[in-house]
Amino acid sequence: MRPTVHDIAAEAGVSLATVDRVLNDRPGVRGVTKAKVEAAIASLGYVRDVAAANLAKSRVYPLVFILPEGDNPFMRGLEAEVRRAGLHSAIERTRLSVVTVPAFDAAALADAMDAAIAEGVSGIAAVAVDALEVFAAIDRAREAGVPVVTLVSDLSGSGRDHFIGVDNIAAGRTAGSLMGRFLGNRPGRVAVLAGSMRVRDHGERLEGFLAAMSAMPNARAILPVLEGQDDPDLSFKLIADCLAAVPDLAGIYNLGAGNRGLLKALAVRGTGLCVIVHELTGETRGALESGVIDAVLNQDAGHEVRSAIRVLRAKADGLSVNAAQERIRLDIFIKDNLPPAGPDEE
Amino acid sequence: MRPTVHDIAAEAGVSLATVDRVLNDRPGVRGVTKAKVEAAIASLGYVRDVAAANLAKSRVYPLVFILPEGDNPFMRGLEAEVRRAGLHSAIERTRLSVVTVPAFDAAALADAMDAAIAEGVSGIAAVAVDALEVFAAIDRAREAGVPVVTLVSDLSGSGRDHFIGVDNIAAGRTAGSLMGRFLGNRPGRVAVLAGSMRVRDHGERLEGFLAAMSAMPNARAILPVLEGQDDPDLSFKLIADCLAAVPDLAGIYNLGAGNRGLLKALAVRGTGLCVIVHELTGETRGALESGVIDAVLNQDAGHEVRSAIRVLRAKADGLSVNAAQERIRLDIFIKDNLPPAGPDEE
DNA sequence: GAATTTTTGATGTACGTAAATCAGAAATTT
DNA sequence: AAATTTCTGATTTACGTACATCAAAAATTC
Repeated sequence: MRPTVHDIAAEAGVSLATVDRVLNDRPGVRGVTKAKVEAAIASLGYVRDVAAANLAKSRVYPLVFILPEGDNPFMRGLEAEVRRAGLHSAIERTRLSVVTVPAFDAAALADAMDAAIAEGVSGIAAVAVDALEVFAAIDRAREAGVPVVTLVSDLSGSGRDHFIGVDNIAAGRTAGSLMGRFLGNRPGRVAVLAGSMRVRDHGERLEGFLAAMSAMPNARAILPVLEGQDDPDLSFKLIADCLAAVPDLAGIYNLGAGNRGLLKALAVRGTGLCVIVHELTGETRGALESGVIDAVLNQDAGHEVRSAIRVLRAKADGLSVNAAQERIRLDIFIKDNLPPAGPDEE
Repeated sequence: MRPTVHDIAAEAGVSLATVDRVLNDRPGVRGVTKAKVEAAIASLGYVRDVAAANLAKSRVYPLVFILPEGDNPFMRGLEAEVRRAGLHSAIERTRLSVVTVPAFDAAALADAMDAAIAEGVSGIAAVAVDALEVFAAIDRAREAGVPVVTLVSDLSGSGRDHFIGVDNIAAGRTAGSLMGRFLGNRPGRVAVLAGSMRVRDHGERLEGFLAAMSAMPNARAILPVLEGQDDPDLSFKLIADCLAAVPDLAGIYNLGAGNRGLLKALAVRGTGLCVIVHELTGETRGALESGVIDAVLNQDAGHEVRSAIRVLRAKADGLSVNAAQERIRLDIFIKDNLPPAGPDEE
């Protein structure tokens, strides 16, 4: 049987009320008495029964997800996963909400965070934009005792409690390595399509990709990065132009969104190319199955959302997180290991 | 605010005691009254507060993991993960235990399951052996109301409640596809090392591998399967002989355990080969980093254990499981996306 | 040493559910 | 219609913790 507060009181030779004061950091306990109680807690190995405590407090955890607006399929998938998790959230005493802000807009993100803090949420999960306003907002959250996790794109160096997403340098490296191996000794140059270098994840992926490509036994020229702003139309134009201008194009790596434009351009001309993209959606799944795309690198939105919830709750309760469980893995999908289509793929 | 039993009682116009009788299937409620209560439950959307219920029942969930004995690193890793999960299990009112039985021994497995049922456990997770005794034992568990999940190797067609592990046909297909792409137009034959065809997972992997290899554009001869019984010494001998006898060997796929023997044989002679194996351990990680192995297919033992616990608890409570969350993914590791070494790799 | 402040104990209620008891009401049988 | 059986209601205790109140004890100050 697990020890309870009663056992601690008996062990420490104090009353239940005193144990309660120590446990919940209430005033009016002498140093020596506090030490006695803490010794009893340690010696008995007491751990607070969070379920019972939450019951007594009738506590709920309001959590906010702040996501970029727009038709980025991955972000919309993330939003869908939050809503799906919300269906079961009552059971876990969690109340989830989603706030969307213009993409790449640091001020809007900071405002949304401040609003959440003012509302008294128990935790914030946000796709971070790399800007000073955001750093400052995170600091304000921290001062208010509101845990913050960054989603998908990290902001290491800030006061965020945790990052939930893949190692984007490794993701880029993986793409480069696969591209090199799949191309083998075939000749030709390689194009890279990105969204914007103003989010860290894109920069990191590029860095990893270039490193892996240059480490390959047979060197291969890489064209200047195309910035498609995660916009399908712009991406289409950039890729179409590239296909026309570069007759010896051997491969394309899209490290951002805008797959729709890329696929549209490839539908016109585009066989024999090695194509590697990010994020498994209905479209990329189809292209993988039909052989237009060779590999899809993916981060599971459902896992990320559930991980964010677990981490924020743990932080809100002052508990530790299981790092191994919360590591978000980079999925490599080829035609042969596609999972059954889930509801989150549009 | 979520509705409580009191709200149902008021809505249905009955007493708390009657609501309790309906909710917990206790006798002494007329059909009409029961229907009234159930209507109230449905209309209010009542969901039992499991935390409060467990508190009231002071319920614990004793769960048993039945794993094969021996020095199979993956199985030992699984055991380690169960023990690790056990450290935190008190918090979740779960009590975990591990029972080991001789590998591939159906009778021993069935006996262990019967013992667990007799002890009154809340759930059983077992690495299934494909035999009639095991089918029968699963049926007995089902009759006793004890949920059973199969781990790693499935037993579809039996009464097991859930399978926790990867799609092994897809795993084999993935290995075949990667092998074909990595080899490109390089000539040479390919060897396959297996443990035993008496466990379903090995058979399924082989099936997928052969299918993917034969679907490749350039056909490639595959040598007869070597059965190493998951034994390092036997595996070493088989591979060493093969290396000596087949001068044009281009690739090796080890779909079972016994990686230690394979690596030992490769250390003697073995560069330029494409090697794909299963299960990330300290050894396979090192071989991946040094370039001896090209890819490692993995199933995360920690995820499997946590998934088994979640599923068994849900089944014990008669709740539904989130299929998307419980799908175990096949990880593809190449040198570039290796995760930081965890404590579960020996 | 008296007055004051600080610390501690004793006790009760609450959270939402489980489970038991016993009395009373309704239905069924005779 | 009486006797019996089957339902239903009212009430209580419990689970482990949170939180509040008030009295009593101990420590501090003057």
